[in-house]
Amino acid sequence: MTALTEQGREFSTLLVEVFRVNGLLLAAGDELARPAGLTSARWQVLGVVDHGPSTVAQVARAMGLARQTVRQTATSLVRDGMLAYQDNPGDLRARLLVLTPRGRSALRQVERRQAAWANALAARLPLAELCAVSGTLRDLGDLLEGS
Amino acid sequence: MTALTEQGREFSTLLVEVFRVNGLLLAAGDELARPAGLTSARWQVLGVVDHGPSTVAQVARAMGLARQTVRQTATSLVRDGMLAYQDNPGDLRARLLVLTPRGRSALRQVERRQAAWANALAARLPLAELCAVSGTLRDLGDLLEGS
DNA sequence: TCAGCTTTGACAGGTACCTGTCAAAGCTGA
DNA sequence: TCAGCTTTGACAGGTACCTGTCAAAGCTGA
Repeated sequence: MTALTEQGREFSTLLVEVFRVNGLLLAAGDELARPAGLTSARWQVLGVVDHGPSTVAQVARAMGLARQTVRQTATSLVRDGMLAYQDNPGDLRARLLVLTPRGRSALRQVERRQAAWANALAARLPLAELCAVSGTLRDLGDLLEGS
Repeated sequence: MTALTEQGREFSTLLVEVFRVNGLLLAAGDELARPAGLTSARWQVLGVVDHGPSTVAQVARAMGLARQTVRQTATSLVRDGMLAYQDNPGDLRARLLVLTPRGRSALRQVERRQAAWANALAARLPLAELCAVSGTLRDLGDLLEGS
């Protein structure tokens, strides 16, 4: 029987907290996005396209998701009039996604709400702790990616 | 225009890291579970039932998931012979889930692999940092739950 | 006792992710 | 030039989560 070391036990505690906080953050994101008719996933896609017209594949790479996942979200955003397709002179296969006025306005609305929410929450945690946690999580992420 | 404060920006960095690490941990969990014919979700359910025969609703409460989500996973585990239903004398509606020998052996196999993996990873991060991160994430989780 | 609330499993249907396969477009090197 | 590899969108189908609705079982208080 392989048992957990003390470090291993503390690590397991950390796992549970990451899962919990992740779930709560996703719920908070959906909450912030809902009044604008968005979800976290839809909001993220609009955010990437806001940096400039992009193909589905480009957005997927920017977000670290599968091409097909973004395609699904983009299709629903086009259906709802928040994104539009535009011919891509550089590649006949891959049309460009562009924000419509409606998409841009929804995105701005969520961004305002998100900034106010982040500022309020962040003010209740010591800055030094925030930095320390980000750093350690980045190290952990790098370890996990390396393995 | 609501802008991000310095704290708000650092907090946003933290969000991104939590999402990244969460994704990597889920992938690692599926990896650990796959040789035993499990996924992260199936493994978690077996783990709860290992504490004693439970109804679907009890498992869902223990895991913090919707009843229907666990029902779906449990159905597939029963189909695969890892869990079995047993009549519940205490409540005619809700049969008890119990581990089959096959389910127990799959669970033990994943637990061994998981312990070795957690020990190895944890050994590469300072114990003090692990504790600090767990603590801050717990505070953040509590803040998010409170709002 | 028993009416009214709660809990439960079952069913239906939705979102956000994934992989695999295909044909067409684009690219690259001999 | 053009054969062969890569990239792309489209399609199909899978997993893990969710909510809403229903009927039956269980519980509780007057």
